[in-house]
Amino acid sequence: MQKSLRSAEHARLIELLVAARQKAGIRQHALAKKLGRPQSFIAKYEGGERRIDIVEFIAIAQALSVDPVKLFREVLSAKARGSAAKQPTR
Amino acid sequence: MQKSLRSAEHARLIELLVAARQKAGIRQHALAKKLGRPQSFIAKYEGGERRIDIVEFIAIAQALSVDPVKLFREVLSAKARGSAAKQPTR
DNA sequence: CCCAAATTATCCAGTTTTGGGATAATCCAA
DNA sequence: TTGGATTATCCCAAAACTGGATAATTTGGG
Repeated sequence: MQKSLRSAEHARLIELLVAARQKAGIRQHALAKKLGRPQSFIAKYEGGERRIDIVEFIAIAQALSVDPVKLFREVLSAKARGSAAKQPTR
Repeated sequence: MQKSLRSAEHARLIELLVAARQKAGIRQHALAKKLGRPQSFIAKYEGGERRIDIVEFIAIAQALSVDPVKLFREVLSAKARGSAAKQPTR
């Protein structure tokens, strides 16, 4: 099997998710609870040890009270550009 | 371990991806080639035997010449409503 | 209808990833 | 320091992935 985890793009996605959680001022434990998962679940994906599929991504965004589409757009632009996080659409 | 594959939402996501490929008139083999993967890769996820993460979702959408954000929106609305695919925003 | 090419689904077996409770680190304010 | 809060790791069986090979299904002539 080839490892697909921990690609540069995946790393950027993680950055965005962590940033989103922090901006929302929510702890891993609290987010985990909202998602009906153990805290280690959050620690795992934020630590890049676990991938996140579409359905989970949506659930996470909503649990963070963030618009999934907006967050998705950020992932996209992060992918398009070399790296860097959100950019004020300028 | 508990099975996490094959949820109702995941099934809807798949429907959308299959529909997108067919609308694009592309075969599994061709799509696979664009993604640098074997045909079985496509067959697997279209058959619901494999999950798709964010990065892959974007790559697939682009390989199908579909706007990732648009496709993502469809997934979202499909999730919001009971099921059904795209709805003309009416 | 028949056949063959095209397309998609399944098999297999070896590898990688995941789940989640427990526990170990870290952080941080008092 | 101290200890509660927060996050990272461990463990390891179960589950998911891989991709080439092969089987099954579909499609379009003739």
